Amino acid sequence: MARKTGSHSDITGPRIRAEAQRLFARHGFAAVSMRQIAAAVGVQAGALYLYTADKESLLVDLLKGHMDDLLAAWAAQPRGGGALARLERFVRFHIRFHLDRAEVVFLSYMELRNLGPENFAQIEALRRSYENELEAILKAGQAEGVFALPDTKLATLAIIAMLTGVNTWFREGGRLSRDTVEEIYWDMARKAVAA
Amino acid sequence: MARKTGSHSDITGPRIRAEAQRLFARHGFAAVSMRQIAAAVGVQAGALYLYTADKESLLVDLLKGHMDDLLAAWAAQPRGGGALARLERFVRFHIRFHLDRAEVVFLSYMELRNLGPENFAQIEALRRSYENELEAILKAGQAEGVFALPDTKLATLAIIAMLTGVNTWFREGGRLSRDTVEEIYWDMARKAVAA
DNA sequence: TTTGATAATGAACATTCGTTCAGATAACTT
DNA sequence: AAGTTATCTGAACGAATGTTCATTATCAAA
Repeated sequence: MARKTGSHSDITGPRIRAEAQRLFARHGFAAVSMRQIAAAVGVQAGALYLYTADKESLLVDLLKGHMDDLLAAWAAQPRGGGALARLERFVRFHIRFHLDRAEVVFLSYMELRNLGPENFAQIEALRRSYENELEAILKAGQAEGVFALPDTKLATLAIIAMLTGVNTWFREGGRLSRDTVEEIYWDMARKAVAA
Repeated sequence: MARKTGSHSDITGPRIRAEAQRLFARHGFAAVSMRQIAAAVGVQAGALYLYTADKESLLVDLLKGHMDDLLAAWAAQPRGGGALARLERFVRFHIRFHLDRAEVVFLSYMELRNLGPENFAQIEALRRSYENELEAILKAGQAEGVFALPDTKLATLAIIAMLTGVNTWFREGGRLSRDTVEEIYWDMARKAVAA
């Protein structure tokens, strides 16, 4: 046997990335073998190398793709209004976007250390530019007098950590709906930065 | 060669745990081999099995030991006062304790999935009992009327996520001292739960 | 229908992995 | 000083690792 009936790179490529994401998130990058990914896709290990240079590239593609999606989705959000309205948009957007992508979010926080220095720096820069979006809002609110913060950078990191923390406990169909969670976290975030 | 001069299980045992903690935190549990740990200690791989049943036990010991330390240290803190004073103690304690143990904290958040189900459940129970300490404070404050929270469980998780987030960016000798960080986070936490 | 590009196999590669164990040496006990 | 116990070595085990490659089957174009 060689090429399979109905096989197509437009299909196999995305499936490899999807299965890799799932397995990396579940067991960790180092704990997952190329053969496991191949088996999940329904293919032999050698075939993976038609789609990725090596194992690390597979991870880098997932992480970089995620950060690009995040920044693009945020850029597509409405932009006007005062600092308070913009902060509310950010909080709700962050929770929604991250809950929708629990697997790759998990990866982004856990597997950065498996990257080479150059890849690491690249992802880190993307993350910093996302953080800067929130910090700009906090600075604006500070200037408007609606926020009172001793340190906007720290507040940025504190809020993002708090919001991303939702991913560690939220379960679909649990006690609380996404909307309720959004509401409660927005309430806390608003008060935490309030003047 | 066999037994080394000056060798003692009181020395080698702790050193193995220390090096394992360092390496696991730096590269991830699955990415570190028993031979790497042994080399860091200055011993052959086989010698590790005088001190641990297998690789997973090494991880479990670190994680369980950390949670025990955490709960014991919190239990040793002063206990009286109103909810606000108790919350302040919790916030400052949490930041200090976690900053002092960055490596094992990192491990505790990253490597739970490398545990078997029974070990996982055990660690998870310890963590939940730590969370309950904070939730009790929030409930008391709610009853006193000094806190206003739609959901004390969510607020518990949100605050812990925010506080533990310090570990992801704090660097000794950086722009801010530990005391300043403690101060700023206490300010935000206080406001976030305020009535 | 023939032909060339595409997609996959499956075997092989040198390493490395966690773990075991008989044998050797140092430290402690008497 | 002799005997016992504690500590470690070094080699070995089979299994699994990431990656390469000659070969083959299918698809798309002529």
